[in-house]
Amino acid sequence: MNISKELAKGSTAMLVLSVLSKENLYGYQIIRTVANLSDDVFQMNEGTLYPILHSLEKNGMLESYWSEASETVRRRKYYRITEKGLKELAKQNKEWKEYSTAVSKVLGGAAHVTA
Amino acid sequence: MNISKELAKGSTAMLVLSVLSKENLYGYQIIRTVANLSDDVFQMNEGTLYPILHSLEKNGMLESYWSEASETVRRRKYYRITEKGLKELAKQNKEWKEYSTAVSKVLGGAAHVTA
DNA sequence: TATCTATGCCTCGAGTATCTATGTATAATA
DNA sequence: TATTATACATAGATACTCGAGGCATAGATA
Repeated sequence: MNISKELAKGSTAMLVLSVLSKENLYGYQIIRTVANLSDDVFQMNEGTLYPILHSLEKNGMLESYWSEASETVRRRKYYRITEKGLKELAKQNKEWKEYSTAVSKVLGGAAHVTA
Repeated sequence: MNISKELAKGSTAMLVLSVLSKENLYGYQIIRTVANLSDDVFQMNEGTLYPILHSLEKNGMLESYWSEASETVRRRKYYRITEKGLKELAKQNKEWKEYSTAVSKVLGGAAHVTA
């Protein structure tokens, strides 16, 4: 991460599940995808991502499979979201909405919406 | 806290600074004010708040003073935000906007705005 | 040729934030 | 009398992320 570090805690797994809900990706690619989508606001460290991926797989949210290496492309470990993972994503998405709405209210109206 | 716990990490100090930027409050009152403003989404524990208040005071963001006890009201420790605290609040406010905007983008558009 | 950068997987110790539990004390309520 | 609300505070446990490091290969650069 980069921005304010502590702010991002707790949302990283949701971001990972979110990008995997659109397509199967491998670890390194997840980092770049999240960075691109967020205009480089989120720059995840590998030391952050890999433990999260392992944890999500262990808990049945993700499944992984290795791609075959070719002459130009080495082996990559792809992740696929499961039904359980999709449900978890929906739940976290809902919590995120509640949370961000609540923060806006405390900050005084639609503070983070304007400007 | 209550909601998703981990999501709230990093934003608590900002919420405290925010309510104190409007009026001076004592600890117990801060908990109730934040709960009210957020429609009970944020239910801070005392064990969370007091260390944050001490830390913010130590870092010059807040100043404190004791109210005199009367027959009906006991002593309360009030907190007042400093100039430095106001600047810090503005900074964190900006970071919050960047962060929440980035999350929305990764989640796929204005996910947390709609519905 | 040697070194650096990018890719791609991984682990571990440290730091930080919050939680739960606990402690102290008083006043009001059931 | 016992519980709840008020009001301050600390301490140990837990959870998430970071920074640093390790391993390996390919391509670019010096």
